[in-house]
Amino acid sequence: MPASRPLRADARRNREALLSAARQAFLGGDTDAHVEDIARSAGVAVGTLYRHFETREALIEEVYRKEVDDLCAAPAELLAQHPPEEALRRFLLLLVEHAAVGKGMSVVLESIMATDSPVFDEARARMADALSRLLEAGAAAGTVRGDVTGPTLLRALGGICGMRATEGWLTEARQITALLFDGLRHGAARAA
Amino acid sequence: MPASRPLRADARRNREALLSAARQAFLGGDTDAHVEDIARSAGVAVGTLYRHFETREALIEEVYRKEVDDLCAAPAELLAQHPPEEALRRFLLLLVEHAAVGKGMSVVLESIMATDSPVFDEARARMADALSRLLEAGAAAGTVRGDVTGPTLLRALGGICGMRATEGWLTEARQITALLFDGLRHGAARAA
Amino acid sequence: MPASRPLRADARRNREALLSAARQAFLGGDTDAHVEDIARSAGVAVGTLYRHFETREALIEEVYRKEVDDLCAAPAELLAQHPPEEALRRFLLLLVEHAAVGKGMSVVLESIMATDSPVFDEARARMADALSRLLEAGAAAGTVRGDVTGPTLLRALGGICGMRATEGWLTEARQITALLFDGLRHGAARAA
Amino acid sequence: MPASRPLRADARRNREALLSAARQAFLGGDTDAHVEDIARSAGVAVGTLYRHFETREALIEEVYRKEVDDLCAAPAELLAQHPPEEALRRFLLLLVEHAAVGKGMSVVLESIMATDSPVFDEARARMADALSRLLEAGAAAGTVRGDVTGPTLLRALGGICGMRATEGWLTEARQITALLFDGLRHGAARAA
DNA sequence: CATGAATGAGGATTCATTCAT
DNA sequence: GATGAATGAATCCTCATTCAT
Repeated sequence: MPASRPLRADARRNREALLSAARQAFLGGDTDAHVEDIARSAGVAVGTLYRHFETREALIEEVYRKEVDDLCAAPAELLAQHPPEEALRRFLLLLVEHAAVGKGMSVVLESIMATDSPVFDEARARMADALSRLLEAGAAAGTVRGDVTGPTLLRALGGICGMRATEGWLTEARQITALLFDGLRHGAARAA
Repeated sequence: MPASRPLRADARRNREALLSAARQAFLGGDTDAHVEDIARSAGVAVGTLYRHFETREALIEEVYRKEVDDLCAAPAELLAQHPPEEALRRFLLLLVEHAAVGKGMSVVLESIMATDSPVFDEARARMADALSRLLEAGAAAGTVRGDVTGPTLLRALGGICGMRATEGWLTEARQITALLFDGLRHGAARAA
Repeated sequence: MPASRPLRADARRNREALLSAARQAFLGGDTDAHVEDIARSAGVAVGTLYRHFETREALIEEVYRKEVDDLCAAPAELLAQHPPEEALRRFLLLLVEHAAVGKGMSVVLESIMATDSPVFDEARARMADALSRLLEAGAAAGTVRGDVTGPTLLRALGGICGMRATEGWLTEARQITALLFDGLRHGAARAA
Repeated sequence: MPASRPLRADARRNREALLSAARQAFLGGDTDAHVEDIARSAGVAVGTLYRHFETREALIEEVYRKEVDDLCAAPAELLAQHPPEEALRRFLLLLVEHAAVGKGMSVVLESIMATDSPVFDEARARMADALSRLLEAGAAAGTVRGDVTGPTLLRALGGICGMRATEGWLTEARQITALLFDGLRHGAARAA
C-alpha cells in the first residue's frame, strides 16, 4: 500500500476541476470567492471541496503554489540560454506577458506582496528566490547593479503587474518594466 | 436649506473624531475594520457614524481623499523651488518617507492601485495627475523620459509603498525608488 | 455613569424573552435546541440573541444559573425552620416537586451531573454545596449518616429527577426519594 | 432467501469489529462519535458499516443491546445461589463494579434513562425486568420493601452510575448504592 | 442629533447517508 | 461484499445597516 494511494479517477477529476474553478475565481480577481460558488462551478457540492481541501485557505494556497511553480521554472532555463542581464530582462517581461494573457500573474504577485498573510509565505519566498538568482548572476557578470535583492524587486513587480484595470495596460506594463530594467543596469558600475 | 449647512460644533467634532479613528484603523493596516469598532474608538455610536457617512465605503473614501489632498499639494511647491528632475526625485522620496512614518501612504497607494473599486477612482486620478505634472515638466526640460505617464508611474509606486511588512523597509523602498528614478532619467535622451 | 448601564426597556424585555425561550427549550428537554429556533420563539432575530449572549453556550449557562439560583435559596430557609433531618427531607422533595411542575429541575440536575462539561461546573458546585450544608447539619444532629457528601447525593438525585419519560413518574420519584432518605437515616448511628 | 442467512466469515468478522469499535467509542463516553471514525477504527470503510447497520442509531442500539444482554444474565444466577436480598445487593454492586472497570455500564445506564429515545426502549425494559425480578423475590421473602418497581430503581441506578467524571468515583458509587439498598430494606416491614 | 438595539442575509464548515466504482 | 468519494441540509456565528427610543 503506497504512503498515499493514488486517487480514484473521478476523484482526481474533481480535484482538478476544483483547482481550476478556484483558479478562475481567485486569479480572475475575486479573492473573496465563496466556497459554495467555487464548488458549484466545478460541478460538485461543497462537501467534495472539503474532502479535497481542509479549508478555504488550503485551497487558495494550493492554487497559488501551482501558479508559482510554473513561473519559477523559467529563470533556470533563461540563465542557461542567455547572458544574465538578458535572462533577467526576459523574465521580467515573461511575468508581464503572463499577466497579460489572463494567466493570473497579476493577482498572484499582488496577493503575494500586498498581504502579510503567512499563507503566501512560501510562494513569496520562491518568487523572491527566482529573482535573486537572476540578480546575482547579473551582478556577478557586472551588468546589473548588485545592491538590489530579490524581495525588493518582487515588490516593485507587484506594483507593475497589479495594473489590471487600466485601458491598454500591457503597453504600460512593458514600459515600466523596461524602466525598472534600465534602473537596474544604470547603477551597475556604481553599485556592483 | 443650504446645500451644505455649517455643522454644529459638536457635530463637526464627531465627524473629525470619526475620520481620525477610521484613519487610524485603515491606514494602520486593518482594512477590514468594523464600523462598530471605528465608532467606538471615536467615542460615538454607530448611528452617529451613519449620520455622517452614508456607508462604510463612503467613510473610507473620505479618509483616502484627505490623505491624498495632503500629498497632492506637494508637487506644485516642489516644482516652484527645484528643477523638474529634482522635484520628481523629491516627490518620489516624499511618498516613501511618508509611508515610512506610518502616515499610511503605503496603504493609500496600495488600495488605490490594487483594486478596481470606483471608490478610489478620484484619489487615483488626483495622484496620477500630480505625478503627470512632474513627469511632463521633466520631459519638457529634457531630463526625464517623456513616454511614461502618471498612471503608469503610480502603479509602480504602489508596488514600492506596499512593502510594509518587511524588515528593513525604508532602505528597500528608497533603493527601488532610486532605481525607478534612474530608469526615468536613463531613457531621457532616447525617449523624450 | 453606572459601571454597567441599565438596559433599555425593550432590550431587557428581549433578554428576558430569550432566556425564557431558551429555558423552555433546554429545560423542556431539547438540549440541542437551535439558536435560530430559540430566537424565533422569543420573537427576535438571531442577531439579537448574539447581542445578549456571546455564544450559544453562554445562553445555556445563564439559563442554568438562574434555575440553580432559585433552588439554592431553599436550604437556608428550611434549616431555619426545621430540624436538619426534616429540612433535608423537604429539600429532596422540593427538588422532585419542582421537576414535577415542569420547572425543568429534571434536566437541570441531569445536565449538571451527566456531563463533564465545565459549563456546568459552577451550577454543579452550588447544588452540591446546598446538599452538603443539609447533610452536615443532619450529621451534626446525629440523625443523618455523616459519610455521604453533597456531590455524591447530587448524583443520585440526578438519576431520580431524570425520570421524565415515565408514566406516573411523580409517584415513582417521591418513592425513590423516600428510599434515599431512609437510607440516609438508616446508617446514622453506624456511620456518623 | 432465508430470513437471516448466516453471514460469510469475513462479513461476520467485520460486523464484530464494528460493534467492538462502536462499543469502545460509545461506552468510552464519546456518545457523539462519528460513523466515519468508528468505521476507520474497525478497519473498514463507512459503506461496510452501513451494510451491517441501517443507520447510526441502529448501531448504537445493537451495542447497548449486547451490553444489556450480558448484564441481564446475572440476576437469575444470583437468585439461584443467594437469598433474594443478598442477590439484589450483589446485583446492584455488580452494576457499579461493571461501570468501574470501564465496561461502560455508566454510559449504558445513563443513556437508557436520561433519554426518552425509543432507541433504548428495549434495553430499558429488559434492565427494568431484571431489577423487578430481584425486587419481587425480595418482597416475597419479606426482606425488601414491595412498593418499589424495577423501572423506578433503574432510574436511581442511572444517577449513581453516571458519576463518571468524579475523583473517587468507585467509593462514592458503592456508598450510594449501599444507601439505596439500606433504603430498600428499611421499609421492608412497613411497605411489603 | 445621538444612542445602541435589532435585523437578517450570508458564509464557512460538518457529517450522516448514498451510490458509483 | 467492500470501498470511500460525493452529497447537501443543517448549524453557529458575523457585521453592515436600519430605526425605535
